[in-house]
Amino acid sequence: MRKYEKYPLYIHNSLSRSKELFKAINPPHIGLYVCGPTVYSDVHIGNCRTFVSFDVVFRYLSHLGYQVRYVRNITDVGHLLDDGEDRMAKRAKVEQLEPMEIAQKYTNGFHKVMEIFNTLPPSIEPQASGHIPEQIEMVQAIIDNGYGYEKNGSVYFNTRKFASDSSVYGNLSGRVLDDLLQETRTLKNQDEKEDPADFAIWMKADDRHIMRWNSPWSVGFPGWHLECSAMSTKYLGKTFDIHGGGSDLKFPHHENEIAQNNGACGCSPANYWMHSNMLLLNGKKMSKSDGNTITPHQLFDGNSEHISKGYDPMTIRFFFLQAHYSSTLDLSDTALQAAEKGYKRLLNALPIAERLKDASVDGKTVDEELTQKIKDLCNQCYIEMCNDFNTAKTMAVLFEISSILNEIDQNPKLLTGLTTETLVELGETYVGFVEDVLGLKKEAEDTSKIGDVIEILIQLRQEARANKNWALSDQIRDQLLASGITIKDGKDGTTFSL
RNA sequence: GGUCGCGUGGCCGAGUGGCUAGGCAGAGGUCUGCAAAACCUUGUACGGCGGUUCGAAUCCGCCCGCGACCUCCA
Repeated sequence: MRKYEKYPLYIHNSLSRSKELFKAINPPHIGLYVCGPTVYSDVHIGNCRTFVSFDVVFRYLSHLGYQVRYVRNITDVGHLLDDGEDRMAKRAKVEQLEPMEIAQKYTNGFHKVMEIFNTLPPSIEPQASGHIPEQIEMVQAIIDNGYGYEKNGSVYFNTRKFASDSSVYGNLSGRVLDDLLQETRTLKNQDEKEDPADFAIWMKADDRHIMRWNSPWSVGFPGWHLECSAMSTKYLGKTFDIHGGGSDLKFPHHENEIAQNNGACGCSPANYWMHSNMLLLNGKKMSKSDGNTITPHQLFDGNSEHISKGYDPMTIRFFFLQAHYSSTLDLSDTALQAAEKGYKRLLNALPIAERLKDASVDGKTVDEELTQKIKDLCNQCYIEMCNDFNTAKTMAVLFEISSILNEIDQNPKLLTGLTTETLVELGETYVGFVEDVLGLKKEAEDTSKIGDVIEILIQLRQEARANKNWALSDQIRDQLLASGITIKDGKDGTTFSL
């Protein structure tokens, strides 16, 4: 029996604005599509939160026994600025590089940061520019179905017709078409549209536009929302299980994505839509223009006015997961400091759990109460994660489990009251949720020679202590501390941390 | 202006119509030559005013405050 049969999963579906029992279309397979970044500059820490959130979704679905095809795209074409200039092209001009060099450069940087945050790579990571034929086909299908029209070489989606035919438009974002018309901004080629709510699915390239492809309508490029529609269809089918993305993409991006899929094939792309919420900095939206922003690397090395020191990437991951993905989260120095200690605490119990995984005891008299408590807590981890991926609550349960682990560690007598099975479950659940589901991992141990040197110093200090030479022992400890090396005297000897 | 969401103890942050969230900080303790670290124990709460209810921080209304989206955004 797979775990997902034992633990029903509930997901807050943005489409219905309520929590729904999750039913996979074709279990054990699941199609998961998440809108990836537009690679025109360094990845934003807010993006990182979103991708960490969906990384946990991917990890947990897999943990439950589903076979997940996780598609996360790279948008490298079609995403325009207000003035109609392509984001990639503009950056290429600034950096004096080919647009594809820009895409590659920032894709590489994105991957590096994702790896630092210990997110698993998606199953497929398609690039928009690599799927121009698919997008052209989709435009054609939309035209054939009467939901697209060509004007001067550009093709627009007929939003009003779609809205009146299907009553699908606006369901996700709660928009009413007529309200949209009121506040429509002045955009490029607005006069070509039959209706202000229409949006471009293919755009004719003007002379200075260097990213261009041949199409039946013009030499041009696809509209921004189209790549997700085309690529999700290609790799996950016309209708798949879960579509995710940041809440700021709900409108217009996701709404239009749904419209395009319906327009092309008559069905909506995903059964469940998940939206992760925004990361704030000191209570406010991050914004480059007013300086209220911080990059991942600044967070790591502490090089920012907003923080007092650098933070371990896993501390930041822990910090993200302490909140629910659907809530806004306020990043601040004090919050990170708290997370740092909490994260350490969670990890300190990990070696104990590791040992229990291979434990073998023969409990003469079973401690029913403790056994039940352990079973309940282990079970609770699944219940909380199945409740719309509530990582915050899951971590609270893990902290409770860590207390038991510490208790066992300090009082090995407790082991005699537990069966091997219980201990293994305890160890496997803790390690499984901390490492596999939440994706928290210990930073690589420093195995360099410095470790050996410190061990020698610790030995010398031990000798000094044995001779009650406190002056020398304290000198070793204090000077090591001054270099950032902490000496910890424990019951079973002395350890250190860098 | 329109739409949606939020307001929880010193801080961060879950959550539910009645039952301990959790983490950090604070307090007390264990350990220790002293310390640090680690671990254990522990207090404080639900923006304001009304209403529904046996009972609401949780549901409803109003008010105050904050935020997001409204064709750039994860």
